Amino acid sequence: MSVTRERIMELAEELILTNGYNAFSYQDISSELGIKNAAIHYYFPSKANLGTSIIRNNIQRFDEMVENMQFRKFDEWKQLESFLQVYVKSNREHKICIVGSLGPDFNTLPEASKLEIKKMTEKIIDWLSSILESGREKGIFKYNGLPGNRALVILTNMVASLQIARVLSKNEFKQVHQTILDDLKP
Amino acid sequence: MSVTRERIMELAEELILTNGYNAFSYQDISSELGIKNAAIHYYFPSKANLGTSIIRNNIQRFDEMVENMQFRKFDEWKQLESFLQVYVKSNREHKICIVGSLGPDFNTLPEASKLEIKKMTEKIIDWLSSILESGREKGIFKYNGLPGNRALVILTNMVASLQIARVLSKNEFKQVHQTILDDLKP
DNA sequence: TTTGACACTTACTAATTAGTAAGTATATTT
DNA sequence: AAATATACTTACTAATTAGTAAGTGTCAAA
Repeated sequence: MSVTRERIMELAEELILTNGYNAFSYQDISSELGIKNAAIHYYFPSKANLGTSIIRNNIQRFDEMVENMQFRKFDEWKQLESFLQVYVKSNREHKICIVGSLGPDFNTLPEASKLEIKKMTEKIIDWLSSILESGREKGIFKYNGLPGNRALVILTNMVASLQIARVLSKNEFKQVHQTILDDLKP
Repeated sequence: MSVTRERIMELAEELILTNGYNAFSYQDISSELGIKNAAIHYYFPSKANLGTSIIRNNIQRFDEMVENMQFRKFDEWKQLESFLQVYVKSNREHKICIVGSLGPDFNTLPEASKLEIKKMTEKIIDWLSSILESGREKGIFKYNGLPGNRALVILTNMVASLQIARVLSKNEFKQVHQTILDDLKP
């Protein structure tokens, strides 16, 4: 794989997570990387293509994380903690998450990107629901209601606490993070 | 107050809540309202000015809502329900909320807008914390931990469930809404 | 009857946007 | 040695962006 291609994807993702899809341009990338905008078009013919590639990359990383946790035989509590660590890292880097960035811009996204961000969101909710379900059966988690509802509550906590932490720049993310864990303790 | 001015503000707000701050233009507004873009500049010299005015308007509406609920002597449960109804309405109209729209775009906003959206977010959290606190003291709510943390959890649930409902277009918002209420029942 | 404020339109500009077509240097294969 | 593929650059275009300066019609006050 080309180094330039990877640099473009990495920077474009960072720009999406800090400034949003509609606020970043090919010029932002080309000037930062010291290349011409046509070089970006060489690897990613259109902005739609670049955006969609970035989401697919995120899906792949999520899949790999889940696979790795199963391989290492993490229990449900450890799996949840590892999942939440992804958001902890985002918060540390003053980024929001990809769902929280592209979700608000959803109506303005190209169709292919819409499809992928939809897939990614469903995937996260399905996985989260499943560990919340089996974790409760084993007595690792305690909560009321359906696992799917609890998964939605936790995901929305993560997505929006990154956004609100950006606005208030205080400890909002950490407070929400801790509260999620406290609430689930048996 | 000028009708045209109000129409511009109303439409601009709708565009922010459906497409986002960086995806709407003066042209979108002028063509929809059958006026020229210079007419928008007549009322709002800059996009920064328009955006900031819209946030200030939202703050005012929030203040009026709180005032009205206190005047009508709503108990804490009723106050919370009324507050959540604002988001129920947004969801019905396929909009997200102003915090969830401008939060992700925060880094790209003009300074004055940043300040106002910060104020608005703080105001909501402070108010929510206060009714959660007094409501628990009276036995109306039941939850663990600090009122401020619970306020953050509930606000993040609302903000992001609107966003995720937009992406998945299923019942995510309603599920989260119901779970919030169930969790708080004594 | 004139003055002036109000609510715009006309006509424009400079900057930025994604995107393209054609060219070039370098390395690899035939 | 010639042909081909790779990884770009040069040079451009058409569309869109926020914003401005100067003009115009309407109405109310002086």
